[in-house]
Amino acid sequence: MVDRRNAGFPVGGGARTASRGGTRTSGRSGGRPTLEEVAARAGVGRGTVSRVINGSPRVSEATRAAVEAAVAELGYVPNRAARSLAANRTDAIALVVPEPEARFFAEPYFSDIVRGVGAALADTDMQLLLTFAGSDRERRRLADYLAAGRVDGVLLVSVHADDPLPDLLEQLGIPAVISGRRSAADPLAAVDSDNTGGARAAVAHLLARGRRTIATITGRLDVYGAQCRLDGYRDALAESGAVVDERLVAPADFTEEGGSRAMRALLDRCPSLDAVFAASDVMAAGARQVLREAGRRIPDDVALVGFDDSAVARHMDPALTSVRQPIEEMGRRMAGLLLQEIADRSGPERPRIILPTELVVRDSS
Amino acid sequence: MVDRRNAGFPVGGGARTASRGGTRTSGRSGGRPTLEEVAARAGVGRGTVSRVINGSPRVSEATRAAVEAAVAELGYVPNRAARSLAANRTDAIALVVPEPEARFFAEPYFSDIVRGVGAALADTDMQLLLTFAGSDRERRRLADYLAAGRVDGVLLVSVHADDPLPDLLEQLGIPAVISGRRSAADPLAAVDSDNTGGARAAVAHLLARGRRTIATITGRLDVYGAQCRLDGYRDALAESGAVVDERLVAPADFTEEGGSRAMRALLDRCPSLDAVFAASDVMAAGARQVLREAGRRIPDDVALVGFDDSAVARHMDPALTSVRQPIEEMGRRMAGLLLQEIADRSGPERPRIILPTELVVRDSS
DNA sequence: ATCACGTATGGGAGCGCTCCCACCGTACCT
DNA sequence: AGGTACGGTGGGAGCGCTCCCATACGTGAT
Repeated sequence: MVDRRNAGFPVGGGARTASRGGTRTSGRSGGRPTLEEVAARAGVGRGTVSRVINGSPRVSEATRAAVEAAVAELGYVPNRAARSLAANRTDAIALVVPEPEARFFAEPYFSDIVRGVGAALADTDMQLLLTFAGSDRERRRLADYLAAGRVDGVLLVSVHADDPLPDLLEQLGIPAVISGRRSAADPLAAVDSDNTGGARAAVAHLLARGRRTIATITGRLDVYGAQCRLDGYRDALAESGAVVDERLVAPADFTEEGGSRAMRALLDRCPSLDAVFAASDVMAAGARQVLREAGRRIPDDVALVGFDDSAVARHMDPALTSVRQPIEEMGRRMAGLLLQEIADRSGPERPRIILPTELVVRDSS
Repeated sequence: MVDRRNAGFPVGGGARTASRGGTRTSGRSGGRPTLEEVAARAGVGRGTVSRVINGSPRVSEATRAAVEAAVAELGYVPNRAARSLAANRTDAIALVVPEPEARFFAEPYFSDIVRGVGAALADTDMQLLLTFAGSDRERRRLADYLAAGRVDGVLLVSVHADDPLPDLLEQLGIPAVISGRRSAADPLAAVDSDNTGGARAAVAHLLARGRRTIATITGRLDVYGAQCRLDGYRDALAESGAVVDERLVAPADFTEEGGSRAMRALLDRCPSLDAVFAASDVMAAGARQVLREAGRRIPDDVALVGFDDSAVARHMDPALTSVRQPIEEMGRRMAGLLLQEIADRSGPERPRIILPTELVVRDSS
């Protein structure tokens, strides 16, 4: 339903901008060409041009060619505002980041998502709006914004368990796709990576390397993904026949500082641990620092595995073994799902996509 | 077509629910309220409501109050598309980043700019579109995009000397504000930091510390800012009555590697130097490396000062004295200038704002 | 030839706003 | 009193599209 692209039109040459300060009453022919002008040029009606532009099949080949020629000659580009107004849609979707701006820029996760989404939208006429909803004030604005119908759909990432946004979206009937669900039962379409499987693979790897006392540093457990990673850790241990010692589980919050704190607690409670699975690379970095200070060598004394396979992992010394999530792909899939849902807002069918993760083994384990 | 990443900053209004899937032929009252409905409710004409919404002064207090009440009761929010169409504007501006996406997310410079711009736009109805123009393909798209009049104005950052974008903008007559001009003679409104003053302060500081043989490593001199920093270096020396020994000036290119090379040349030509002012932190990092290898202690043997006050500076060992630029403030001012220029595209007046820099003294000097 | 049907096409009727012009009343002049 | 101004107001005329209903023109069946 989104439209097709036309070839670029020369900028330096003919393109004159809409009369800087000219009166609206001033004659035609000044500004950008309109549908009507294309129609006249092609010798057809307005409706037909519209059909061609929007890729309707009910146009004869000859007519289509004539229109396309006229479009190219005139350098016609549809007027977004007019289209939105007439069609009652905005051709824009929002990527909602329920975090303060600072974190958005700090975490590579978001930039990968943006890249993926951007790729999926690249040859679409859809605009991507980035909205931060870190503070209460921002969230209130966002709610108004959504209610005002300023976007055709919403992409939601990194949602906390107590976040009412998904419900609001559902209630407003705005198409939405979520990544990082609050639970397995979220009402929205979702794209996730296989957190459980990734964590299981990481821990299995540690076991295979002969580690016996494997601790874990978890993310905020009100984040579904963090919970899954913890489940994966438990699963792997259970599968190996080991009993999980709860003292080996240290909750943290996905920050480096939190990782350090958790590591200190772990070292305190179980000085004999010989491996740590951190639920994020950033937390692993915090843990590494503490291990260093405690004189533990990595990986000789303690093996360390992270999650995310971010730049942090590659640049750590020693390079960090980590679970890679196909984040860019997730962004792409989210956008695809959303586009589809916008085009056809039919049933209450809520697709769930789970993308596989991959363990990237490096020097730290 | 062009990728438009956008940071949207929604504006508040009363929240009202959207009607999903109502036929356009279906009766009124279903969807969001329109201007007309507000007018009816307030017992005034459409024009008057429009005037109130847009803050026109030619409305009586009583009428304004009545309209505002109606707006609140109905939860009216103007329809963006309709407004754009009628007013022939888009209420969107683009922040053009002539870099690949990756660099955008990597450099704190950009996030600070975005934060500043966002702040300035926060209680405006203006949307911020982020566009990357790293590749040739992207730039061509951008040109089409701009020519198609999809934004009311453009914010341009980090422009290279041979970049034709400013000229294109000027030619298209699109309001634009640039930061990091190509030269003092750029056609556009500009916001810059006081590169000259910052450099002068850095060198004066070195002089005050008793350093006598102060060298400098410059950035690419085809970048206006780099030239300014060199001027500042010269000024400070001249003010102190010293004669600038041209052998103490080593040109580089803003890279770490370039900084190293320049430092080597400097050491070679003037082994007796006791201080170095590098025109960027990154180059200072390169210089530091070479000084280390040459057995010079910092700051005991050679004092080192950088420029940018980036993370590099804070994390260097020893922590680098550097010149801080008020980047967020620059973003804010850029947005302000652009808004102003869009509102009143009158004269060819091109304001230039130069923001003060600040020397942050740390251990390296 | 006549009818029925399907396909391609033209163009009217808006979408919800801004602009602008005509108009009203009142205040202030002569 | 009549004239002139001007602040305040209502509403027509679009902005450039999409929708959808007519219409025109096939085609094959009757």
